Amino acid sequence: MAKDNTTKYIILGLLCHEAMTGYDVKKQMEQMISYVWSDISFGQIYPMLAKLEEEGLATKQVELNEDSPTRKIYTITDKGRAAFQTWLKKAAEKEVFKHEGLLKLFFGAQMPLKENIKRLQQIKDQSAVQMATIDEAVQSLLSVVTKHDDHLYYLLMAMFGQHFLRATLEWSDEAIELLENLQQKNLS
Amino acid sequence: MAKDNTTKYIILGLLCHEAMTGYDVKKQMEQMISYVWSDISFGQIYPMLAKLEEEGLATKQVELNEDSPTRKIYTITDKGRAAFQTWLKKAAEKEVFKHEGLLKLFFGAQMPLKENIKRLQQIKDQSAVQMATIDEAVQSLLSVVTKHDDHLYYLLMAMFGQHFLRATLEWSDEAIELLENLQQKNLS
DNA sequence: TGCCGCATGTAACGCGTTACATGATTTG
DNA sequence: CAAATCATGTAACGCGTTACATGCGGCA
Repeated sequence: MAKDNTTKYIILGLLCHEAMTGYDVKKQMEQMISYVWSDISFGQIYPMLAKLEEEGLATKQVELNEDSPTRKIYTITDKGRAAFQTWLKKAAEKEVFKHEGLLKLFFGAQMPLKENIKRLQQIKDQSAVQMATIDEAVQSLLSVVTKHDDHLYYLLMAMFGQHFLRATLEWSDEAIELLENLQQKNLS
Repeated sequence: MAKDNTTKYIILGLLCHEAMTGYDVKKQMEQMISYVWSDISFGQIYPMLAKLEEEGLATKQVELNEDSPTRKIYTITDKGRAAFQTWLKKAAEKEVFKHEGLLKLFFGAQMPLKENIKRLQQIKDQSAVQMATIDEAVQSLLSVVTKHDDHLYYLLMAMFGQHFLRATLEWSDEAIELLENLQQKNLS
């Protein structure tokens, strides 16, 4: 297995579409990829861009501006595209899921029932907020996709986000009900 | 926020329930916690147990066996319980989701449609297999929970897994349909 | 005036995996 | 006979975050 270095391929993948700065990479990730791959930080992005240049997978153009900050725009090379393609064709392996809220709930036997219900409510509320945002994104993407489908896969990711959040909402409802029934029993 | 060291608290949380070895910790995690927190490796567990002892959060008993391997059983101390409680009460923050299969699909515009459908099919099949396992777990837990509810929160985690897998299955169906329609259009 | 967005980066640290090393017993 | 399970650990490495450091322009 060894080094996959997913960060590297995410950046290359974004650069395939258009040349951009490290700052842009971050924004694009947050907007489109965060549904299926948690954000990466600047502390990863900037060193990786430098490394890509070093390895000949991307080239850098420095744009000096008087008013706005200097932008360093990275463009993917043929070698970079080839490396990305190689990665893309390989079978996927890595899958990580870590949810601290749910984890704490797992240890719920050591907390008052009331606290667990509160925690579930928080998870539910948070998911509802995220859902609203994602619904908007999906709506606007749907109208765009019918015209030209370059955003199709972006739409697919947002749809995954929707399904995931819906699942979380439904589960938290069930869980809250279950715990509330238990609370009734304990009181009686 | 600095050091949360979730691994530490997962181990302490398990030790709260009963004394166990590093090997046991791993098994318990795989069985019950992996739905909401990806597995941690022995390379994390053993050094952490040593650290817990050093910090006075757990004590170690060495069990020498003639036939079976030596077991080092760790028992949580009062100090350990206190540390765990402090962590448990705090609000949750960390949330990580990384799915390489979905990520590669995001870059699907750079792959033949057929390959993307195949990848989706793989995700779907894999989820179906996992679903079967989880369904069994939920069934057996349901029968146990009605008698005594120490496994209630374990059941809740498994139920979360069910919801998540169901969402993935539904999404992949939709996505496959969407891509297959596109394929028809391209051919005509 | 203070915060947000744009824009770049580094250094220290902590988190986590993988590979290595060992060896008995049980199950297919 | 081979593989899995039980059982322990270490060392090297890579992944990733956080805090720090800098600075302008626009908006409330």
